[in-house]
Amino acid sequence: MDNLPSEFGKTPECLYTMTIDDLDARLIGLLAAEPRLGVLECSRRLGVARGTVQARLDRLLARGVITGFGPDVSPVALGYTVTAFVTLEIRQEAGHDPVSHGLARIPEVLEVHTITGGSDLLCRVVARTNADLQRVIDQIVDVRGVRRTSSVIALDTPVPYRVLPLVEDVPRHSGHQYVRST
Amino acid sequence: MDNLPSEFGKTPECLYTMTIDDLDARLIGLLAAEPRLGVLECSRRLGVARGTVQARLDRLLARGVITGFGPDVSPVALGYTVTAFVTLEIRQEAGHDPVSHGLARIPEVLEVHTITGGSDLLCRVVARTNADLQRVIDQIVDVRGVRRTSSVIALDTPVPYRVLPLVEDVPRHSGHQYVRST
DNA sequence: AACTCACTGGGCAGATTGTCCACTGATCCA
DNA sequence: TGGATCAGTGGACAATCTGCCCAGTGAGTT
Repeated sequence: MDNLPSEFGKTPECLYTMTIDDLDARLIGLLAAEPRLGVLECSRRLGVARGTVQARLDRLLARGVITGFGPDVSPVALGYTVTAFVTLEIRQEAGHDPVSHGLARIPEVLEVHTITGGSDLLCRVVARTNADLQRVIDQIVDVRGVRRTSSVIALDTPVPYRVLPLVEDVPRHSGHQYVRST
Repeated sequence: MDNLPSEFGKTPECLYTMTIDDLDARLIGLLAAEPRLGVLECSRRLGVARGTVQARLDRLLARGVITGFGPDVSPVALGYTVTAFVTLEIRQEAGHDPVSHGLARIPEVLEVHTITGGSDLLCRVVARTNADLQRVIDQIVDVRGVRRTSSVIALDTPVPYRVLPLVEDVPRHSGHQYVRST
């Protein structure tokens, strides 16, 4: 509906290699919906030749658009029902790296970002209970270089992590449409 | 090495169904490392019978420990190189739900949580450029019920999202060890 | 002692994979 | 305009894997 965002195309990365076909998007969507689907079955559902699907998949993997088909593990199902976002302030002298490494050694730390703004690091952590969260946070504070932390607990997740809408959006913006030739 | 955390076992959920075997953990790890691996190959690598792997997988899927094998898509590879965390304050009268629904309609919003603390919602968004991020944030602000937003940009991601350390940690804590019988 | 559960090792038909091939259109360029 | 290149088609092949069945064994429970 809306015209292309004016910034579109200003970054070289998104012009050349980083673009996706409508067929690519449909393929990804299909695989997302029914993950352990074979190449042959995909080709049938998409109405294209098997070789095409195979080639597309190879290309998507080679370009890094699809990074893998890892099993998606639910921390909740493992008993880690509490999710929190912890922002850290660190002692700048030490630098980010040693702190990140320290955090990486804590299994409950699922993700770490360096960020702009008042804090230095943002990490997502899980725990079995609120009390258990305290234990995890204590471990975080114990990491050398961490000065102080501040946590917010995620009460609910109305929109769980997803990429599909994005995938389906790209071909639209790029004007790429796959047309079956025969 | 360390004794069980004192809180462990206080939550009923983590006692009964929510536990994982050492074999389960190795299976998940194996699949994570080489995702499109067949059941047969897994059984070979793990040194167990094919039926066992098949049964374990079915069980992990049925219990929701493994939620799927979706293709992992990299937003960066699609040109969305900017990641930001946006916290929202909403007009409480409206409630969270309508806002979440509004946010869900924006493809660049990858994830939404309701949170404790000064703000009401936390969401992860991506954009093609910093300027493009402004466009996305504008869309967020336009969602009915959103009062104000505050964003931090993720400069780097020293620890990308991962669950494996957690998976490998569970059997240790539960004292479950898989021992091959024959 | 009987039972249940999980795992083993084997066998089977049918489907899928990886990998070839020749052929067709579309696009690009000298 | 002719030639080259690229992506896709449709078909073929042997090798492999899948889903499903079975009987037997060991461990833990009741």
